[in-house]
Amino acid sequence: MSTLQERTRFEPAEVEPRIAERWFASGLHHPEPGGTPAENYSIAVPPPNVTGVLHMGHALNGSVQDTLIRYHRMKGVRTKWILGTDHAGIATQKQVERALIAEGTSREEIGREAFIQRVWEWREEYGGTIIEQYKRLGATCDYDDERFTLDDDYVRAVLKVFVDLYDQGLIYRDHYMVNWDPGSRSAISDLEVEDREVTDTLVHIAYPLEDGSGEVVVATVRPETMLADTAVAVHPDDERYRHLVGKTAVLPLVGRHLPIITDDYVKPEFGTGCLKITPGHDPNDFDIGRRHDLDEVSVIGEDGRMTSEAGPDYAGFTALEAREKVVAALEAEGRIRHQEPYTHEVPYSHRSGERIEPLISLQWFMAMDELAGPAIEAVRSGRVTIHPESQSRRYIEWLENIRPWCISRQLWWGHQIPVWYGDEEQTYVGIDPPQGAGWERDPDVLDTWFSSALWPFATLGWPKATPELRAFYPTDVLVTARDILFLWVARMVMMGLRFPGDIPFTDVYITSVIQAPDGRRMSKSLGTGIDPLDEIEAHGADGVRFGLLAMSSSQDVRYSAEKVRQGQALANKLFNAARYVLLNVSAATDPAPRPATVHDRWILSRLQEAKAQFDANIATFDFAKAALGLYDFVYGELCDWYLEFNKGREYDDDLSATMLYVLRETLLLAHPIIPFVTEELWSHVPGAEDLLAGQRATGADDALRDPDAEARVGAVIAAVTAVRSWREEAGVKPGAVLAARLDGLDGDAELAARMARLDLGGDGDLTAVVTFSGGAAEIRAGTLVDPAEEQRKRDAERERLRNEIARAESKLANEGFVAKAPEHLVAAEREKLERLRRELEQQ
RNA sequence: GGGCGCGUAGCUCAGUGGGAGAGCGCUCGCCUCACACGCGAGAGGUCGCUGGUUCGAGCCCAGCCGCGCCCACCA
Repeated sequence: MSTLQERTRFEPAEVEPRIAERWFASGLHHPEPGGTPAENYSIAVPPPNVTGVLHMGHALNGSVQDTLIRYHRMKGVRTKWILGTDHAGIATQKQVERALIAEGTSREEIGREAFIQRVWEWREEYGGTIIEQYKRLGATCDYDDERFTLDDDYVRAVLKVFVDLYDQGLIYRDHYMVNWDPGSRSAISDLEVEDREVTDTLVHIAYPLEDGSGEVVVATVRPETMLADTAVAVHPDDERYRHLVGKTAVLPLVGRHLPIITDDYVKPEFGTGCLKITPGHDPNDFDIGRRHDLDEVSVIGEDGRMTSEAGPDYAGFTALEAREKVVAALEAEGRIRHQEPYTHEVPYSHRSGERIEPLISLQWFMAMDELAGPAIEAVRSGRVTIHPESQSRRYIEWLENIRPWCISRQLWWGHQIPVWYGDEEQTYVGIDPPQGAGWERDPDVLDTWFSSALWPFATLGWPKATPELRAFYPTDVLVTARDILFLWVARMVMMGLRFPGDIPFTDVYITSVIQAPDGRRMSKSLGTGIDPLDEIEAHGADGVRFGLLAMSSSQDVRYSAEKVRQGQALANKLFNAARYVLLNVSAATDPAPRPATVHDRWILSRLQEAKAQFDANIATFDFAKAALGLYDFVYGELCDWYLEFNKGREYDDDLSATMLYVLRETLLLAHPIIPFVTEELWSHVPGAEDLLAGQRATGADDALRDPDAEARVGAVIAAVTAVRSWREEAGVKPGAVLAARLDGLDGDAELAARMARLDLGGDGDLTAVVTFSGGAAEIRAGTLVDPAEEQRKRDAERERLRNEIARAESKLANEGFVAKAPEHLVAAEREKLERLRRELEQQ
């Protein structure tokens, strides 16, 4: 207690490490499995990449999840926050590759086995960083049960899913057009592609007809792909070209004969209305090619360079170099009809930032239609609820239009595909390697999101029927960002329903994306990033948590340093309020509601309202309201009024018990949002045992609700506020006590008088009448103020009241209002009119 | 091209049919025996624009203007 006496500020930097150590040593974050998922509460953390460092998104995400976790834990529920990290194929592999290059070697040089060994070493060294950073936030994840998507058990789960889906015919291998990322030298999925606007040159090229009767002119932004053309297409209804259909064009530079075909895909109004068809290097042409059974020629290889198929003039050059050479050659032959700049959207790799090269490649795919159906139904039926609701439409629409998922990646770091090829074209698919010699394993690994899709159940031990799986699956809530709704969330629902046979979570809470204060994206490269750890250093973890929650919304928000400072201020305010209470109460008293005054009853009643609101806001995932509501209670009711009401009051046992009770309940209420300061204060509450984080918090107690006390104290507050305002305007010295009479407050007049520095016993000439809702104060301090000025103010007040009365009267004179408005509103208007008339009389 | 969302006080945002709110900033006054990261009191909004529905619109509807995001295969 002596330490409390000296410290007038809450010092997060001093307190947080001490508190965190107690939490994480206590084991309260680790539940023993037991009970049913319906009784228990669990959240699976979105596994951060092992390469990751905590960014603002994690900080928000972690604040939301920890608030939910602490809240439910304090409701007495067995609570587990499943923790782990993701191997993050491409990102991690790139990190290590970069390190190797710095050492003057490369992954190719050291070989696959040694490379993977290096990645594991790297992970050992850096992989735990983000977990430690989560602790700084106060996140009570289950640190005693940490998972990694390449743990042995997890790998077996992944392989089992692959093998099962293969056996069920949903996973297959095919030559198909994929998004080839020359940067990572791997195929990537549609979802990892982003469009960027670029300006290319649209080149019009003339292809002569074989019979010498003329030419067709096609337009392209990628002239180099003409080397792989296998047809020319026009729209079936295009009169201009009807006579060409069925004829044959001759591909310049190459000499290949191209059939002229018709396809609805062709837009007659675009370019010349003739489309060169390159099934090997354009996804649309690929589809058209498959429809018309066209040859698929590949002239660009996986290294982004022209292959031997492109011919000796071009082989070995990059696609861009080949483009220039092709255009030059065509020009030399007089085949270029026209060139113009053309701005359009072009796919880029989200991972490497390089332009996607559509290629036909032999890859593994997963058929999605059969999996999508139940996942759509789960959301439609409400078994899974997405917040905000608007996101469920996006989810459903995406699933309804889902396409096969390319799941193989040409990387080394990841789950290697469990397929072996034998000497004689046999294929073996199984979790364990095949017996005998001559088998070679498919070198590719699975898309990282394949393993992420199993996260909520693979982390709990599936496919084994572990106690953890029985106790905590399905989980309750998934908290994540919008950008991985398809990439991750939808796939978890599909896999959860398919494998453990149940939805992976009942609610999905989509967090805001936090933008830089100027509205730009927060990014390291733009220099707009704000490091949550810096913010924690500066304002404390409580401030950051409060701020992020207070900022959060159903849409994207700008980072608000003010909200963080507001949270810091709240922590400090609570700290000082608690000091005040703890340093004044009699230590021997146990906390209990023992109201002796109307304001005791009032604060107890308001506390119930605060609890009820908090519960409602958590239940609806409205974290901003929960945080700001807490702030309003602590500032606007507890500190501004209740503690002030009690100043000068004797601290008898009743008051001490009530004060301690209100303090204790406030700490319990606030703890999920601002855990550090509340835990620190808890250790000073007499009789408080163990950790606050492990205490049981109860909801609103309606027996302590007191409408009478709320009305009476509401009137006192109105009176005090009105008098203070008058004093300020009248220029009365802040400390001066003025003689006055108070009407309308009955037995509560003394309370109001003290707060407004009025002396009800004194007397003097009437100075002013201050009206407030429910009564009036007659100030009797003689000519304290300029009588003319006072008269002017009274006139102004009368004028205001008359206007208000006129307004109410006209409203009540409106037949439409009286006839059609709800009865209680009409009645309220009548009461208001009466009240205003009384106030006018008193003036 | 389709879809979603936003435009409210100087700034960041609450407010979805009955008299415009918060935090920060600003002004004024206070070191009032918890807190100057404080206390008290203020100033400051034709709620993007135009119509409509309604007794009543910041809130519902339509159109327009401005901004953002998502999805989509026009070479």
